[in-house]
Amino acid sequence: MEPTSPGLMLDRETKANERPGDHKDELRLWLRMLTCSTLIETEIRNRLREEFRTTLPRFDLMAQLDKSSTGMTVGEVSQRLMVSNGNVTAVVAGLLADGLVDKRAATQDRRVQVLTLTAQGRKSFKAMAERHEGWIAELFAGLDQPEIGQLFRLLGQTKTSLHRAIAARANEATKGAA
Amino acid sequence: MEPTSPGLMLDRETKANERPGDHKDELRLWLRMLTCSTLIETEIRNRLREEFRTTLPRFDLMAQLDKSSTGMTVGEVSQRLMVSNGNVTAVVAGLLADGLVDKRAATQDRRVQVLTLTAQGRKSFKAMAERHEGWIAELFAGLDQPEIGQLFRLLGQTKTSLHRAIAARANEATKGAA
DNA sequence: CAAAATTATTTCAGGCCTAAAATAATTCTG
DNA sequence: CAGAATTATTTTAGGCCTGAAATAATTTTG
Repeated sequence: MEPTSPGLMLDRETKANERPGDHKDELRLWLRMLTCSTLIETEIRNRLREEFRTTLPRFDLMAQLDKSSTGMTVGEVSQRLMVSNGNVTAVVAGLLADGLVDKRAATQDRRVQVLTLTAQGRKSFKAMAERHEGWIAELFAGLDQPEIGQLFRLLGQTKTSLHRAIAARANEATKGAA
Repeated sequence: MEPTSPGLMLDRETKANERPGDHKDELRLWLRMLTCSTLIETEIRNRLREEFRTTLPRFDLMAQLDKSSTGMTVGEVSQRLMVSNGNVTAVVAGLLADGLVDKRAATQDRRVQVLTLTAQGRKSFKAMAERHEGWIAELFAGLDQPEIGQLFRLLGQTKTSLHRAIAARANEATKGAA
């Protein structure tokens, strides 16, 4: 394809420059990642429904509350789960109705609603979490420990890259609006 | 950190056997993967909305149709996108209303609905796809080419592992029902 | 060939999720 | 301290998504 006259040093660079506007590899990577996530998520949803008659959003919300002994506000939960406040309000409504979660206004700042698991909620979550961890292990059983570590590390870099790109874009938008 | 008394050979195995029922690494891996997927998906949703006044499900559906010159059935699309038939029906309804997609019963088998992009749909998709590819490249800009390749390969193994585990489970269920 | 089984799609009820507007409480500021 | 700005949450309107039931067309089978 190319004369290859000077040497090998630029191999990677020339390859990248062959098709300047081409980013098919990134696209294929993203589609594959999405496929993996979707497969896992769908399977976990199915198992939660079949074995525990519950849903993933409810499980995720309870998982957040389980990690905090003192309770969490609606805003904290929505940030952690990367969903809107309104969504947390709605999912919590269901958990309240089932007696799994407790909600009360903070005494000092009555705007804030503090959410905690009830005793029943903690017990229920414990049972689900144990099974859940097993399911995830089953799903990743085809990877050995070094591969898991490597994948974890690469996804860490990906996460950094994403935050960077998203922040850059947000900056652009702010600048434009000013 | 470790006594390292007998030798190095069993290092990995002893480590794995230390806590037999522990699968925290897999769990952490899954949560990190989910974070990455969610970040990308949310960002793409936002950009599609801001720049093209459209949604990700609509974009994804059009992407499938764009790949096929002869059109696709509702069932084929739902399989590819890993969503329910009913969902395809609903999203297609919106695209039909906007004149981006055409739907007609197949002549030989009138149960089957064949979906194709209209000329307007193809044109609209082309513009979005170009931008979309650029966005994905931006988001993954923090990874170099070898890292992208490695991540792609590891996710390939993950995908195989997932299919295997999901099929095994489905088998179990069938056996139980028989 | 007609009834039964299968296949493709749509409809339905209900939960998730969002952005934007509304509400409510607190803090800032003149 | 009162009005203004800020902060936390809820409400609302609307789209996505699912599983299960219903509908419609085709194929199988007795």
